[in-house]
Amino acid sequence: MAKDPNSVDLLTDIILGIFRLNGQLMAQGDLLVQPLGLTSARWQVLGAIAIAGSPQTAPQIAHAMGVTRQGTQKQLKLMLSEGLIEPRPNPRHERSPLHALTRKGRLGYDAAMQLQRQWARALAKGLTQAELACAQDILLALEHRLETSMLARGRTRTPPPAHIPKEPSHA
Amino acid sequence: MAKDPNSVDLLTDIILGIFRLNGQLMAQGDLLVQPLGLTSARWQVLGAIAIAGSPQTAPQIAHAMGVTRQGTQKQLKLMLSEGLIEPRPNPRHERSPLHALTRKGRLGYDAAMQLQRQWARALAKGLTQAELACAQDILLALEHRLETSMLARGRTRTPPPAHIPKEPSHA
DNA sequence: TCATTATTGACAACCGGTTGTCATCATGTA
DNA sequence: TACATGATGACAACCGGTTGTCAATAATGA
Repeated sequence: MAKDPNSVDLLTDIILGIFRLNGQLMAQGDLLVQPLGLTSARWQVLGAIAIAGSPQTAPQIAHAMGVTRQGTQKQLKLMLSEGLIEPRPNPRHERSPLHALTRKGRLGYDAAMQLQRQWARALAKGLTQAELACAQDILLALEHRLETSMLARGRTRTPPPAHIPKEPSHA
Repeated sequence: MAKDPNSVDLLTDIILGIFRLNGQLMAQGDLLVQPLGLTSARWQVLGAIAIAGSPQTAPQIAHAMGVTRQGTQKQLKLMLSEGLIEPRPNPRHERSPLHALTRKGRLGYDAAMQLQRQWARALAKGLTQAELACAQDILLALEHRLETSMLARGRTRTPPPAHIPKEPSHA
């Protein structure tokens, strides 16, 4: 056997690198949108609604974010009290409102994306597309293997809300 | 201007991929060591001590893990009560003991590393060293740029404990 | 139609991390 | 030597996420 033994150590290093990078990226993300009165978590919720293109239920947002329904509900409750989103009556479920962006939420999200773009531009400077593409290939490969792998059996964050998606679901 | 505009989008995708991967890896890590009565966090603490090669103070472990002193202290307290580590008197600081692995802690860590190795072996199967090396290059480059970049100004998790490192600090 | 099952929101508890405060130990210096 | 300053541990509060439970609403099927 002995499929190049070094790959394993390399992969381990990559995984540790991903952990460190995740921490740094989260921290910088929070710093980035802090002047806007946002956090990474709230920014992500705004993004889920904005990208969907129409008001969304909590489970829909949770699924889009890849987190649990309850985690999203916590954020939604806070964001409601901050005026970033507002509930709209849901004709399909009277206890589960559709959450829409308020003007404040929309403006915040747009501003955040603006900042993110220029931040990413600076970060990408000097890296070639080929290099980036190569890295992304590996990341996607890892992601795919992790999903379809022994350990992950049956674990999904929040399953897709089945009936609901009659939505265009693009920007 | 216009340094290949696509790099930015690529990089954004990579960042989102890192977020997703981080989540999946943490989850699988927890599952992996769960049969050993460990969690990812505790495993990481054990690793910090094991790799250092000698008992360490809380701030030293925190620095090695890239987290705050207090976060580490929480884990240490729990791990102490679980018999994974034990405090040893510190000749250089009577209120800040050196934390050593107990037999249980050492065995747990070794078993975890064993599992991790075979898990990583399966995950790496079929990926070439060249591909992995390329991915790692990019990750390291990103990490470096993030550290030495405008946003991160002055933010370190826990600074290196200055005086203390007379340690070999290798396995 | 009616009974059963699946979604959903609210709530509480927990985990692992952060920040902040405070008292104590260590260090350096006037 | 004495004092200011820094490092450290304990503690509490918070953040963002998880799990689990419960009641109420939808969806499904006999």
